[in-house]
Parts: sequence; C-alpha cells; structure tokens
Amino acid sequence: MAIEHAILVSLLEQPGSGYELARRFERSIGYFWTASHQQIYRVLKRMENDGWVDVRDVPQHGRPDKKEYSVADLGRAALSSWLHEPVEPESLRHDLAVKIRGAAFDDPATLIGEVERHRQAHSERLARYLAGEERDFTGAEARRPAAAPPDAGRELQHVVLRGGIAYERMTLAWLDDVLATLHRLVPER
Amino acid sequence: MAIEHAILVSLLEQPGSGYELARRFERSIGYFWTASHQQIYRVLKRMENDGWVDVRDVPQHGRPDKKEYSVADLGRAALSSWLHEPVEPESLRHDLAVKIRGAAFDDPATLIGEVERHRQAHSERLARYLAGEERDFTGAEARRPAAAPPDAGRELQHVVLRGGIAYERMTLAWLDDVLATLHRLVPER
DNA sequence: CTTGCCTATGCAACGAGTTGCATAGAAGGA
DNA sequence: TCCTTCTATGCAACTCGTTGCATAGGCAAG
Repeated sequence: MAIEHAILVSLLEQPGSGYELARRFERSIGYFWTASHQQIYRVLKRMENDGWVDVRDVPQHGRPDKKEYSVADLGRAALSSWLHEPVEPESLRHDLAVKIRGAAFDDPATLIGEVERHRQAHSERLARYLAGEERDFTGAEARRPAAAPPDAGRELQHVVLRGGIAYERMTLAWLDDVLATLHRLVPER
Repeated sequence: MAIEHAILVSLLEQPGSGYELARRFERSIGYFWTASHQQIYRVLKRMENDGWVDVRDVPQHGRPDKKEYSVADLGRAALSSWLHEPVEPESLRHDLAVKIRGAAFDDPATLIGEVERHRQAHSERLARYLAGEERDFTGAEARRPAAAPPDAGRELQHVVLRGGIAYERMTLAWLDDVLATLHRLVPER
C-alpha cells in the first residue's frame, strides 16, 4: 500500500529514472522498504497515468536514454494526505523465527549454520549503515558551520538510519542468544 | 513462501482446527508471522490435497463441528527439507520510516501524534510479551523440578519470545529518539 | 573475439495476501 | 425481543510482489 509513497519520497529527495530508483531501493530507502525494478517500472507507469509524476526524456551518450521522473503537484498532494492518515504499526515476517520453533521437531544442529549465515548478513548490514552514518552525518566532512540552518531532511534521514543501526545491533545480540541456546541443546560430544 | 511451514510448526506443537490456528496467529505465532483466517483455510485445503496434513471431523455440542488438522508424514518431511535449505535474511517493511523521511516535505508536526500512537501500540505489545514470558517461562508456576529433562521445544519458544521482547524494547527506544528529533525540529513556540 | 557485466526499459505469468461478503447456531446483554 | 459476539467454515475479487524472460548498446577482461 505504500510503494508509491516510498517512490514519491525518493523522487522528492532527488529526481531520477526507474533504474536509479531501483538502485536506491537497494541502498538507503531499501534499508526499510524493498522493491524490484520490475515493480518500480510498473508503479511509475501508473503514477504517470495518475499525474503524480512528470517525465522528461534525457538522451545520454554511450548508454541508453533514460526517463527522468519528478514529483508533480498531484503526487505531492497524495503524499501529504498519506502522511496525515494513520498507518498500522508494522508486524514482523520472520522466517528464521518459524525455523527456530520448527527445529524442536527436527535436529536443532542443522540450524546452527543457518543462524550463523544470518548473523554474518546482519553484521555486514550494520557495517554498511555505520559507514553511511560516518560518511553522511557524523564524519568530519559532514560537519557544517555552526551557523548553518538545521536541515530537517538531514535530521530525519539520520534518525531513520539510527533506527536501522539499532535494529541490526538488536538482531545481532538476539542471534547470539539463539546460537547460545542451540549450542546448549546440542552439546557437541 | 512459508505460511505452510508456520502452520506445520503450529500443528506439530498442537493439532487444531483452522479457526484455532487463526487465533494462534493472533497470538504466539503471529508475533512474527501474521495470517488471516481466509488465508489459513485456503492453505489448509491445499496442504490437505498435497497430503501434508490429516483431517478428522470433530462433532461438538452447542457449537459448529470442527475439522481438526494434524501433521502427516509428508508434511513432516516438507518441514524438514525446508529447515535444511537456507532462507534469505528478512528485510524490513517499515511504513513509518517512509513517513518520517517524507515529513521533510510536509509539516513534521503532523507526525508527532502518529509516532506516539505507534509508541503506544509497541508498548502494549511489549507488555503482552512480558506477561507471556512470566506466565510460561520465568514465573514460579512455570518452574519445574531440576531433575526434569530440558525441553528443546520450550527453550526454542522462549528464545523466539526473547527476540520479540528485544525487538519491542529496541523499537520503543527508537520511537523516543524519533519523537525527540521531531520536537527539536518543531519547537512549539 | 567472445563472454559477461552494466545501463536502461519493459511484459507475462504466477503466487501471496487483503478485503468484502456469506452462512449458521448458540449465548448473553439492552 | 433484538442486537451483538463467539464459534466455525468458506468463496470471490482484487491488489501486491516475485520470477522468468526479452531487448539492446557499450565496456572491460580473458
């Protein structure tokens, strides 16, 4: 119900093509909302028909032309009205949790490798988030003169990123808990 | 890709009807995997056709008869093979994060009420989880004689619940961070 | 020179999930 | 008495998201 809105936000932060949006969804925006390029193209077309976005053909040399999308007035209005209506607090879809409870009816040892894999993946995500934070928010380069006006967009992007960091840290701690529990249940004789 | 597996785990823990499963999905299992009754009935029918579950008609007095499902050998095998194959580390779908970044292009003040609502909902979830932990795992009633064999299923259910608790605590702390950030951006003059 | 990757856009088919509606008897409160 | 809630099962329509495939030029490595 909200891919449109994620795209609107991303295009407001920076206009771009479907392809560029797809890459952003692999990075910043995608940290808390994923989308494949097929889906993005389909939704962009619908948004164009609804007058939410404007398109501009951008010829390029050495690579295919692209269509640069930007947010139209109708799109801005749609985003605004969505921001004013309540959304449900999210609920988790956690395959791994199902597997862990399922392990009671199988050999818990088979899960150890899987949990370690997830731990690795989350550890890499955390490293990426922290690098992004250092680069964009807390690094020396990122610091601006004290007189500069506080930038609401920057502040809000940062607090969302802090959420991602907190999530990954919590998940890593939990996965360690899971591993300790599994090792207790499977004493390697 | 895994509602079937969540149902199999739930039925292995305790056989039951579609209606009972739907209620479990509102409680324990549903803490990390949600499903509506319509979906559950549809999937149960498919699982029955595939021979993953057995059905038994249970006549009741004073209320409609029910169909009690239990896991068949094929279902157990399907669960086992799923447990042995890797799943992708989950990625978040967080409407609120999109809204927060979107607030940069609208009035951030409108979000404060929404964030407080989410805070309230997560606070209630945490209270429910903690009550469940006290009741089933750490309470005096729950304690069993030291000589009792360690129950793998119980241990695994508990570590999953600890994950839910950690998630809610982390989310509450983050929402406080978000609220502080929003109040900083909207100094109520 | 061929193989594979990167940019760039898109269709078609399928599967998963949501929303709305329907049925039906029993129990309990206004 | 009527209205709502609870138990219990299910269909139909729709939207959302994934997977597989297709096209096509440029660029770099082997």
